[in-house]
Amino acid sequence: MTKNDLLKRQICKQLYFAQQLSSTDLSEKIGKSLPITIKLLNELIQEGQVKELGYGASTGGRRPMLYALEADRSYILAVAMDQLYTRIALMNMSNDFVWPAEQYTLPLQHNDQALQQLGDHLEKYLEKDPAAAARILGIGIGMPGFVDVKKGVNYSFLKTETGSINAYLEKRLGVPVFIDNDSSLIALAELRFGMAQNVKDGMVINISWGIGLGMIVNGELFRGHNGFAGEFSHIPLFSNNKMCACGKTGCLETEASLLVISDQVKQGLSEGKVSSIKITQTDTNEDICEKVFKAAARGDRFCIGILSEIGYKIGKGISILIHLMNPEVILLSGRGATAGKVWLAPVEQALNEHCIPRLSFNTTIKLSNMDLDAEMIGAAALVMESIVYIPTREKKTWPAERLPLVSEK
Amino acid sequence: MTKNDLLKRQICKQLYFAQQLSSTDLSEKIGKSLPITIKLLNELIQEGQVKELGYGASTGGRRPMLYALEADRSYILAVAMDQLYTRIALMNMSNDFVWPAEQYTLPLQHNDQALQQLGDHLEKYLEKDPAAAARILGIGIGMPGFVDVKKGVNYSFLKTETGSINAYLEKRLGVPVFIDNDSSLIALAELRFGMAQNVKDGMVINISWGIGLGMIVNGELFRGHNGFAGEFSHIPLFSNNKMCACGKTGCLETEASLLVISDQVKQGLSEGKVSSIKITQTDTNEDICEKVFKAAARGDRFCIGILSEIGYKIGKGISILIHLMNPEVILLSGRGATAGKVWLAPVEQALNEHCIPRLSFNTTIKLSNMDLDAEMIGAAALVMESIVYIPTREKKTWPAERLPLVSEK
DNA sequence: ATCTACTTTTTTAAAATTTAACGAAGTGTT
DNA sequence: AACACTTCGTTAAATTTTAAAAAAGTAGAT
Repeated sequence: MTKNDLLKRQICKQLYFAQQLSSTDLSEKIGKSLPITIKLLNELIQEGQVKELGYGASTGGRRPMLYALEADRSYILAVAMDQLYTRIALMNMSNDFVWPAEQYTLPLQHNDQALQQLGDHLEKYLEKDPAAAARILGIGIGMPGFVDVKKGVNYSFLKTETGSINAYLEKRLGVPVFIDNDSSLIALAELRFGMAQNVKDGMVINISWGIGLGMIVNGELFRGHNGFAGEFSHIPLFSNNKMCACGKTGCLETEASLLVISDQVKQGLSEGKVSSIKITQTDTNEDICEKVFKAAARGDRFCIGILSEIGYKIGKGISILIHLMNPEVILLSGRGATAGKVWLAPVEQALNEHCIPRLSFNTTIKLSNMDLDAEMIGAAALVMESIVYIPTREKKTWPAERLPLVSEK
Repeated sequence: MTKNDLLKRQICKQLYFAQQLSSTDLSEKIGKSLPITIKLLNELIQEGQVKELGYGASTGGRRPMLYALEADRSYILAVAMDQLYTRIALMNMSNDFVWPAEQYTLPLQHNDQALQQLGDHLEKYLEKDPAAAARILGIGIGMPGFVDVKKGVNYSFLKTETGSINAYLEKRLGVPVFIDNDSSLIALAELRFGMAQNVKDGMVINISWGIGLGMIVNGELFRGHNGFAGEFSHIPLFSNNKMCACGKTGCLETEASLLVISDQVKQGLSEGKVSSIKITQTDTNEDICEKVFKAAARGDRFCIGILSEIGYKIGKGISILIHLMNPEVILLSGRGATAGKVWLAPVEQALNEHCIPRLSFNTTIKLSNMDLDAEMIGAAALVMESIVYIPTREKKTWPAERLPLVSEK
């Protein structure tokens, strides 16, 4: 791969994240001069990867020509896994779903076949349309657990005999593969396309079956020395003697998570607490949480009470984050954020009690407006972020033929 | 200031931090080609700022010429403040003390005159030798409290009527001034010259009258959105109802700090606990801690017990840091670190109990080998780190004439 | 309404920088 | 001691950047 090809990938990356840019903007973003940038842009247009979008609004002078990616020249396969389900979607350069997302049951716990099954699902998903599959630049996968991004290993799930998850899937599918922790990808989605855009120091809380954390430091995702940074769920915050899945007691997770909500609802209703919601034996934890969120939005006291208590405890954890990181934004995101504004008051209340005012004063708590697709958008973004760095790779037999993002020589 | 002058400052900065470098090393560090680097080096030698050091050892080929700064061409004024005392020292480019450090009594609390008094001391210190003073590149000051580095304001102490601490002192002394939090500067000293050299992700704990924290992220000091990051002392870690100076309860500081050690010693001895140490009415907290450290090193059970208990609590706080930041190194530094290895066992014990093993396994706890000068070395490093970015400034009348680091046009 | 002064974008030509090739200086193995 | 291989430093060719100028607009004043 020549130096110019690398720069072209940089341009494509920038256009992907910004949707549209002028030549001046691009020149600044890739750190090259305008003559070079324009030369490369013209080559990319010749190759059919980039298109001119027409003239943009003037900012007090000559109007700039805007450039954008050809949305359907290249695709990304985005995968979002949780402990039970795996969702797969094919996305284009405009973050649209080319095919609708499909959900498969794929339990990760105590499952030696998980990685193989994931490979099966991916192959089957792509077999539908080899022509489209051939345009895939890479596969991005978000998953729970301790993920070492560099090594391509997950120490909690999807264990591999030898080598990395990436290597296994790349061999089967012939396309570059990138994996990361689910909370990190949600943070990445928020950083690039959501409410954390242009944030330099921010914390994205993933309210889910645990309380995940994706950290934004200096405008980039922060992963720590081994990629394990942001293990928010298991900080020793309470003296409650409640046993956590991790083997310790007092973890934030034992007192705050969607699982705890579900448990408390069952407990409360069985004790005869008054509420507008009803749950049946067949309701999953997912169903119960859905009901609680809706009821809370309607004003159901019982549900609001439960969410408030959980929110306060999350807020206590956040106060630690604020003391240590002094972030400009705390963004509540993930499955639980769909409950909406109910979280804000109890979290702020906890900050008032546990934060030095000067610190909490400089941090704003926000609520994500992304839905459950955040993780998949993050997975796609991971591919586009990472793909710039990968070296030329030997050609694989499957899929039939892959269209390179830039001409490889 | 021309572009070349900026590059020359970069070269000087690199030489300051590395002591000596070959032209190839320098070329890589400043990101410029060898021909340019060598041209600039020759200019710097002409100007008398840099000297050739002779040929270095071969690494399998031709031996490289090594370059170093002329140690006494330029000086830095380093200042380390705590709540009671302020130490000042003039340092050269080899981190040697040109004049011995001097200590002044300068209480910060409830002292409206503090900033003015600091200015008086600095002026008096420099009046001794105007010729040397004229060589000062900048003044670096470490101080406790909430320091906003960018604005040059300390929200806890040294309040200014209008404008910044920097502006006030620069006006009086005619030299660029840089301020930062004391714990940040200790971390900077460890990062550039101490045991955190080349560390990408590390936490430097400043065991002092509170428990400070300087964070190293991506190989640079991390300050957060407003410069307040690392407020370790006041995270809500205990449910102890002990009132903290910050107004809240349960802060780490209420259970662990040198002040707590001093209190516990007094309490224990008055209760008749057996120990080899004796304290008198005139002993300051500083004196008591000194005695405790020495006694613990001798094997005094009482003192070891106190330090162990405090160490365990600091360790509990560190376990939170490890969960969130996944650092490669935790470095115990600051005044309290002089107690030595006594800290290690209780800290490790706390990690065993409060950390997920995979996380603590990847982090090593180290003990600083820097003495109390760390903060001043950090203050000097701050000046050298920052001075590259400052624009040309109008000439000041005092001191007589300042030799610029590179020729300003 | 139109002229003038000031912006910003894009192109072109001059200046500066980088790259690459080569000679110099050393190491280590046969 | 010769040969292969390494790194360092210099010179000349190739590329990139910078700066100047042209092109295309905006906005305010007459």
